[in-house]
Amino acid sequence: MIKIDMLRCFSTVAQFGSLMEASTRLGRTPSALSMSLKQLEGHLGARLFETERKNKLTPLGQEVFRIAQSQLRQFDDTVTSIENAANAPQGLIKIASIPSATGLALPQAISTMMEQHPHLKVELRDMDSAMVAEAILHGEADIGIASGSQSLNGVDCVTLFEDAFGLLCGAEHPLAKVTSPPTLDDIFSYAFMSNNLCSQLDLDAVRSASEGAHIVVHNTHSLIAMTRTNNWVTILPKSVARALPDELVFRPIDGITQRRTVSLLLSQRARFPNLLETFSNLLVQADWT
Amino acid sequence: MIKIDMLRCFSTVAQFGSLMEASTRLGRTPSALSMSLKQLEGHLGARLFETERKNKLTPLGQEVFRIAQSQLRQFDDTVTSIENAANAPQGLIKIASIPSATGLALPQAISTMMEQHPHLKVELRDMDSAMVAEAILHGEADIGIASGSQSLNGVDCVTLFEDAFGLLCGAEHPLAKVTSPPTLDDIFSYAFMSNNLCSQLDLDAVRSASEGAHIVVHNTHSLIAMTRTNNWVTILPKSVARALPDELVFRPIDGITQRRTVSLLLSQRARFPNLLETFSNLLVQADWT
DNA sequence: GATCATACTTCAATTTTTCTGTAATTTGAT
DNA sequence: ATCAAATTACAGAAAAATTGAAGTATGATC
Repeated sequence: MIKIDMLRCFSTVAQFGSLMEASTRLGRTPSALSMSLKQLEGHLGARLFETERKNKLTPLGQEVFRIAQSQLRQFDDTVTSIENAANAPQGLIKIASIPSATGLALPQAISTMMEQHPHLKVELRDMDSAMVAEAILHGEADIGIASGSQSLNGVDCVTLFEDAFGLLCGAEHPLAKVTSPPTLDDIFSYAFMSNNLCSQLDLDAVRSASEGAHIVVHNTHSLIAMTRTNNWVTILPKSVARALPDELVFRPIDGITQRRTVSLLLSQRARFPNLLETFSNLLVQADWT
Repeated sequence: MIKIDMLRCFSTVAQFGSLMEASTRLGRTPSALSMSLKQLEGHLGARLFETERKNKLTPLGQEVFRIAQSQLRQFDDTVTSIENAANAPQGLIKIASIPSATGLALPQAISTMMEQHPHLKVELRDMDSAMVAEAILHGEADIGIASGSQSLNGVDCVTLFEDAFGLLCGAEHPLAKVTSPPTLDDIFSYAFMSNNLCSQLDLDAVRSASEGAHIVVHNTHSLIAMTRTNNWVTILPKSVARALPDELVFRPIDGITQRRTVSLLLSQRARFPNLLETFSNLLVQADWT
């Protein structure tokens, strides 16, 4: 029978490439770990490590390592969630939000909320819009912030704010120096990085440029690092491009009127409906610009 | 320390509302379960059941039940995946696919593949397009079928087929009886059901009708059941509407030229690249219409 | 509201599993 | 080839889970 502890043991040993290192990390003796590993390999009927020194994984070992890592993260999350739920008899709000909103009015709203309700516990998770919707449907979150306006069963949806798309480029990039706002054609004549957010723009020109892009960057920090080199440019919603370092410039784009709407999703089956209502009012009234 | 077994115990007892029933189901004695529950409640510092008879959960209990259920499903999945990986030293292909492709050439291709490679193991999962992409990126799948053409790091993408959108309605519905193909306006003058797939149509008219729709149906079987009443109609890609019962009709829509492209996604870091290539050739050459 | 059958809890003994510490063996690097 | 470090084996110890029997609460029925 495979147990969480076996996976944790394997995972740690795989990570450090040594029983000893892993054993101090886990607070067990090397022999205990060795036996756990032996048991796991026995159960699977295959080796997980190439050599007896545990510093090289077999292909199967790599596969199991990947699976185990993700299971462990997930399990630890579960435990935290359960413990949060238990330690919050006075109120708990589970928030799921897209990363860009986490950088806006959300922290202020949470802080105000916690002042007013000293016993309130808050659980906050970043994810993309589709996962926010899923999380609320599955009861993993009570309230969510996502882009687009979704109509889901048992979920209320209000628009929070709208967001214009624009160009992100380095301050030394040619597009930063043109006086009038650049057009899409101007932009696509330079090396263009695609990202998850610009695919929300329903324009064929953007879609084909995204597909033709040689680089797709999935996370904002990388995007900023890449842009800083002045070699690439990208298109983003404005709220994502806040608090930029000096070497970066965000500019409107000539001919783009489409905006991204960001909405508040409210579960109708939350455990603390009153708190949720207070909180949602705070969010709706907050300054999101 | 919370363990999987504790969650399984709690979950089963919560499900059956009785220690005895759960105990036979799990093959343990009632007292063992009782002690496990006591330990869990002790760890959380709160009650999970309203009374000592285990047939009523506290609000916290309900929350923990939901979390535990999903964790258990996830954990069992993990175990299966690991065991699959270990039991397939000769070859394993992990497929992630949108449900509509599962009903098309995929079964045939898998069957051909397994004839040619008697030791081959296959893992097949249904999910929506976004999750297919995620699964491949995370190494949970080697090959995927998804709508749209995504460009992802370390993933090859080829178009498999294209799919026209059309109207799905009951055979007795007025729209089934008009001679010429109905327009969008015709359709939206009747009660319209929204679904996840029609949101892939980039048309404002469809978007606003979806948002205004009083019903959103997330799964094809329900969609068919609803349509059969002749009270509602919906818009779908053609391949989803195959093998319809007689009482249903699928019709082209006047003025809709946009098609849904369905693509094959291939991980470049699969464990058995040769098998994957053979399989992907099969899929590309298959008859998808 | 008293009674009864059923279901849950507790307790101590037992079994199973897991962990430790030392000694012996293996391994990879020099 | 040799050595130092790391891993395994083994047996005893500790911890945890399980059991069965006895006690106690519950709610259904009259």
